[in-house]
Amino acid sequence: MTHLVEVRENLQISRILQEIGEIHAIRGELFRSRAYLKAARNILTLTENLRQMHEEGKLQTIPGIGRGISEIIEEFLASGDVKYLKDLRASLPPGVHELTALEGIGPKIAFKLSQELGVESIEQLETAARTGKIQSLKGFSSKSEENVLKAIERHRKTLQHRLLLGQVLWLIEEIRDHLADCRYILKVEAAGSARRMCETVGDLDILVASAHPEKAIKHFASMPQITRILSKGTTRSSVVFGGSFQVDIRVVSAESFGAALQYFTGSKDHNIKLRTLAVKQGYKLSEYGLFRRKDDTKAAGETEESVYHNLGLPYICPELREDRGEIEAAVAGELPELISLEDVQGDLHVHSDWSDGTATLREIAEAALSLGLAYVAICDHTRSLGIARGLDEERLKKQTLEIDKLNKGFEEFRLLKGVEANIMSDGNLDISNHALKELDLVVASVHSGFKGDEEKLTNRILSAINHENVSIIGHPTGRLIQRRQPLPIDFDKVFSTAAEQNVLLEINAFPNRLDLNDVNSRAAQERGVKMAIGTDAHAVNQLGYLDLGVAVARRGWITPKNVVNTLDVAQLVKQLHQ
DNA sequence: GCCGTTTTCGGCCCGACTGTTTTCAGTCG
Repeated sequence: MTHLVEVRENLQISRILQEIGEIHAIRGELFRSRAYLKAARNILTLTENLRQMHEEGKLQTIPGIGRGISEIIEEFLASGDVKYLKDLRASLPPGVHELTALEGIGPKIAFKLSQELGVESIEQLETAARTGKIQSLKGFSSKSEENVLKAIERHRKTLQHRLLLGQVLWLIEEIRDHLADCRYILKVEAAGSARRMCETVGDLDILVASAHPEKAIKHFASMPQITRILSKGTTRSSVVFGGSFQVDIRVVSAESFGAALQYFTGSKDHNIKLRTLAVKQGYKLSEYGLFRRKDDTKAAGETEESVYHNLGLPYICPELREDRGEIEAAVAGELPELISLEDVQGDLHVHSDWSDGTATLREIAEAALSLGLAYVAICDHTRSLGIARGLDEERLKKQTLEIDKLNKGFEEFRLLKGVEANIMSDGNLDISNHALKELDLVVASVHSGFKGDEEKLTNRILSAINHENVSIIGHPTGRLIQRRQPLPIDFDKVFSTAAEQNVLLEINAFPNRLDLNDVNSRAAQERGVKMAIGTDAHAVNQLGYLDLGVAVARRGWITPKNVVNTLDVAQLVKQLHQ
């Protein structure tokens, strides 16, 4: 059994539990449904594989997995099939499950459409709506028909239109700039998955404090980038930017801003757990505030801090709010001290115009200085990446001389001499050891040959880790968000070898990489692996991606001491040559 | 179906919006 198959098994099992949960929701078994959906989500964030955990008898140590669900997992692992799911599927009329994927269509309506119109798929529903069959049903109108068609249209679009976090952060800045001009708006914060710094964002929630909600909404809706207004009420509005990306704005009073921000930031699972905790303490928590149940008086709400503190908790930062143990850690006073952008002294992966970057070495240094960085590692591609004008030994030597010369002109800044060497399919690097020995650091990355099996790909990474001159493994899984799946590598072996060899794993901060991701970097830290953040910038304005790398690290519970970018240049060079 | 410093049984977050509801059910986040 290869690791690749096992990783796929985790995904398959998660999907099975997801489907069981969705069917239970349709059947009205809401609590049971939630239990399955939660187990499905938790499995998605595992770095261990379920088959191995099953063999070690550890399935029920996963939160949300008890006797019933572990039996389903075991059945799947043994037979590749789950009879319970088959029976559940058969218990629903065909198409009902599919229809509930549409916005505004839940179980009740899906059943009705299925029973009375015989609709068995989204396509058939579209036909029924277009031919006026839906409005003939009792309780439906032409308005319902329009809404169904809109929901179908949006369903087809949203399958592809999640934006990368980096793109969303720029959009938030544009919106902030625009809202800053409105004197009725007191505060603006992006909430939702964008505030939690999730790697992609499906729609953006903007929260505004104002005593004049209608004026605030009117001002927002006047943004020229808005291509469609979906709804515009007195305290909220939904609009579309650039033809496909939905932004919701909500206006609340300044007194409730903190509670509303807490609520709209989520995640859903975090909020449910927090509200349950509130109930146990005799409170009721909603987007309006924290209220004492006995007399309905308000205990907190103006700030998020006040909400957490009144529940006896330290402030939990948005990046941690995924119900991955943060509330339990907060209760125990064991929240990690997270790395922040201020801790980061330099960027450990930047390309110049010596390969496929656009900026000169001097331009990079000047841009980094203006960002307050103390060092930047120049890591251009090596020769096998012909398309990127990769360096050979001779040009690399020339580049290092140039860097030495430039460094003499800086007092509190240094360009580090590095390279991003290519890990070839046999695990060797495409540049000689004697050239690498002269450098401050060597990033080694896979750029081709993604198709191999797990054993071969893992061995490729392992031989790079074991290479005498390699300091950092660049974008370790090679994934491109929404474009290319991660390499099927055996993290267990990669983590233990990296820790043993003192080789760093990169948190690549380029917006469509974010690799290692949050879950993997957390697992790496637990295994004693240290990490390096690199923007992989190919232009000076991309040095700003450092904040995305920090965001991944924070979501991964990473502390400053496990990221070498927090070291000053002298400590860093020493660490790299250990 | 899961889970436990109220509980191994009996809970499981909370409120807004939408439509055609004339006092509320369904859906959503």
